[in-house]
Amino acid sequence: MNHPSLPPATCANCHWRALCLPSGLAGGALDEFERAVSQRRAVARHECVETGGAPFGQLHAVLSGQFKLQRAAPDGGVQVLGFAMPGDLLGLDAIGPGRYGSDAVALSDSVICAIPYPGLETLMAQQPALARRLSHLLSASLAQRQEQMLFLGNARAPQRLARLLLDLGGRYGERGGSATSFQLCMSREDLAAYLALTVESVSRLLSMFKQNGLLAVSNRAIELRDTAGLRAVAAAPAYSAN
Amino acid sequence: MNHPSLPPATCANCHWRALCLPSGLAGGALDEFERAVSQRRAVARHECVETGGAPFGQLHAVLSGQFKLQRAAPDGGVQVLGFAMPGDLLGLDAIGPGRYGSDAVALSDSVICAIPYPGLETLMAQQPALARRLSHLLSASLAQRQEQMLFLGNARAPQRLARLLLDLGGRYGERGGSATSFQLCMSREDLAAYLALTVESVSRLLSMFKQNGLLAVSNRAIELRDTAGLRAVAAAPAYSAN
DNA sequence: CGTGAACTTGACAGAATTCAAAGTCTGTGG
DNA sequence: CCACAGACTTTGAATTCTGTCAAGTTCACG
Repeated sequence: MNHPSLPPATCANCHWRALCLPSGLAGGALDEFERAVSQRRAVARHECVETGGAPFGQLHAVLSGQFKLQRAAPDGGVQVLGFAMPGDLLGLDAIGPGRYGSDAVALSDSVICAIPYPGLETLMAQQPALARRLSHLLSASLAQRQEQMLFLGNARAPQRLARLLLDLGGRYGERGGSATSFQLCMSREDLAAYLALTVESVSRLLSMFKQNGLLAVSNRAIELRDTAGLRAVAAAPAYSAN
Repeated sequence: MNHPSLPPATCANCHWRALCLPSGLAGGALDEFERAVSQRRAVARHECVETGGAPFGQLHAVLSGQFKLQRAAPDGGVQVLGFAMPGDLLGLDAIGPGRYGSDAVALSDSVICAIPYPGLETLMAQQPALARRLSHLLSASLAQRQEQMLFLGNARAPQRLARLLLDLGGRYGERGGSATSFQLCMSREDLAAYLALTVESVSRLLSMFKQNGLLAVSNRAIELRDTAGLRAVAAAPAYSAN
């Protein structure tokens, strides 16, 4: 539960600049962005960076670590909307409503960059390029959420899990890790809540995948052994390999 | 299949101004918006206003009529992402990717307002209020899509259908119609594709609702007789009234 | 170590799809 | 105006999938 020490990074030398808001900003504008709106902060595991229902004040960029976005379901359970990794922006869905739509909970000790929104709005009024950038990010998130919605609505359980594993692997790969061998930060319960399945189903499916030689799994360590096979499962209309 | 005649409306006297992009714009700015970016157009039933995969060029505001947003599923079927009614904006998810994410097909003869995006961007650079408005609309759409995703992922079939009917009714009500008695513009197949169910399930559920006195249905005419009961079904963790 | 949480596995029940068939509506052409 | 063909809708029976309940196992932390 220790707070990791803050890195001395600035936007100019941030690994994730290309993914973040000030992408494409010139040197002077970048400095101004950083002075006006960017504040680094360490976050301990299990700590909540944004709270669903709380008034919206700032966006958050993930610099390191991992987060889950969740909220209480009407029936008492918990729904997980997604997982955020370094380079991802949190809170985009709060700008319009004025309140955060979900809790952002750290799955590991992390570092984030807080971006107060009033300052960002002021800056965007002076720098249309920044406003364009935000519009593109918002729109891209919207498109991505639609993908997610369609997939979770239509796919069967094995397809969902296979896709999530491939997605996570791909994101680790993009960030300099291994796309086929990684450590899950989240519990089976979190996986199940994201996939709209039960914990038992997730466990069963992992065992089935393992038995079929698609992957190796030991606790939270995952190794994707047959990504082609997993892609086939993810794309299949049904799954019937026992 | 006739093209309806164009109404002589302008943004200034448009019924849906409050929902649309130029909401809150002052008189002069509103004129400028209208001159620069707004173009009215009639659309016949079954006509496609936006095509998934085609390069993004303009947003579309629905003035009258109704649309479905759909796209081809990998397995050959069709997925319906949502239904658009007067006052709704189409194409918001295309700004970031640069391509439309789905087909927008008219379910009835309709009138739309095309808003070329390059002109809008130019105007937004001069009028930060317009840029803020777009950001809020985008963010609100994102939040709404998340709601939809969670609901479709977690709810059972009867809940989904009940919710859709209440939602459609509510939207008709907001637009001056009856919230409890209306004509569906879409086929059972469209309903099923939206709810991620089969046509048979939709049909069965409608029959069940009818038998339970929750609604009356004759072809595409719907009358919600017991909205409280429907809300109960929509909220219930399970449904067991045979 | 030991205790509690997390995870796995099995048997059963309920839900939704699939397959199959009958019935109804729409609009197109005679 | 009516008849007909094709699309749309409803209903039934059997199958498959996933959740529920229950028990046992492993893991992590004190």
